[in-house]
Amino acid sequence: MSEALGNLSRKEQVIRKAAELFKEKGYAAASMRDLAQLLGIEAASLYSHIKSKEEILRSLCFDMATEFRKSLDEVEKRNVPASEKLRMGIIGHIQVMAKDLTASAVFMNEHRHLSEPFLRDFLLLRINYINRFKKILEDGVRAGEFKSTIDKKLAVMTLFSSLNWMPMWYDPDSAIDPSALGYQLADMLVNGLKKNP
Amino acid sequence: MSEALGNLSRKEQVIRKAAELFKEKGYAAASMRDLAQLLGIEAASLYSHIKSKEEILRSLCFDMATEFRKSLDEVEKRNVPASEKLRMGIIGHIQVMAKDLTASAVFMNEHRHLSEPFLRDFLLLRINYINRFKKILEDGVRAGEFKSTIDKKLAVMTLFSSLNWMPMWYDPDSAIDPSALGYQLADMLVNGLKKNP
DNA sequence: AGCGTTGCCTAACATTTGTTTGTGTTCAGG
DNA sequence: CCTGAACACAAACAAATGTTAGGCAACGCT
Repeated sequence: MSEALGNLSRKEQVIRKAAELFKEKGYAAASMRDLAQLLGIEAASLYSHIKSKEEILRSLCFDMATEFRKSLDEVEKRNVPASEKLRMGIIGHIQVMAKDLTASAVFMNEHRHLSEPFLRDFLLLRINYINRFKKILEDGVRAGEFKSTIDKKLAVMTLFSSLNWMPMWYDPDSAIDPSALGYQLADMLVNGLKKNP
Repeated sequence: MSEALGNLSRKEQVIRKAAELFKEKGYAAASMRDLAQLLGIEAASLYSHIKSKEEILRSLCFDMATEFRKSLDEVEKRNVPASEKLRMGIIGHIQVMAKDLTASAVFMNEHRHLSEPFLRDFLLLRINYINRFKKILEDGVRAGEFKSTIDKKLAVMTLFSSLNWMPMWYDPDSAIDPSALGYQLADMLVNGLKKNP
């Protein structure tokens, strides 16, 4: 079995194209025949490379989840104030997304089509990731860096909403590059739109 | 034809349940038989009330679009600073959503399944609405109320991301009520998370 | 009493869905 | 040259899809 690169090449090609299709039409509305046509082959031929339609979704979702976790791991190691940690977390999250905007879009919009027990596993990973951000926020409030007036759930959910929709509208060829985007987004959420007098 | 109320009653019932189903499973993955079962009838019976599956989606999407437009109409009439207009726009948007969280979720997640020419029409309404917010933002920058350092497209898209995901996580029975939610969300986006010294 | 409307049913339809089976071809490595 | 893997195909499958046709029962209205 020469899976090392042999599989990767063609299988990964299938998964990539699938990601594009899933992003565009949604998982449920995207048929295997659509996908096959995009690759210039017959639908049945897909099954030489993948076990099922859902396996594709699974690998897309869980691979992204791993990347997000790794990014946050790095941030948590640092010994910096909470507001700085938050900024770094946001920037990291954006960078992970920017590395694969298509997979990111699928990750956040189509994960609900995972079947059990994979859906449960996925949601656990997700809530864990969110809670780690929430903890940073709470640390920041305790340290007097953040307002205590804002509901913490609201704050963290707003944060993720802003982040997670980025793949839907961001154009990688646009004027603003991913790292600048991360910085500006972090600034906007931490400092707000208002001019500081 | 006594459409005035006769239709409304049962047809509206069908559409409401459909909205719940579409929100939960997504439009494409939700079958007419699922919907029928939820209503305790057979799938074929649905067609006494509606013309097609997509007609349901259409009425959900365009009814919400109308509500959003009306809300922003009111805000634009007011003669207040841009930052205040933005705050009012955000609060209005939240309130429209809070009035029907289910339809709101469908509106933003499932509109892509509209067929032409309805999709085109919908997207035009949407971009128009966004541009009106963008204009408020630009007025605010010109008036020196908002930072000029932040990319305007980024700002407005982040704004809508935060708003539009609300129906996905907001629990109407939670501690924070919709109007407080609107206020806090507006404050967070305009003033940021950081404590003002 | 008779009428039209409303609401639902059963039966059926053509299509599309994900997937399986079996077969053929191409090509690199021993 | 032979073997086996990688890749693709055509044909078929059962199941699920949105939708139509025709009919039956109950109700309010004149």
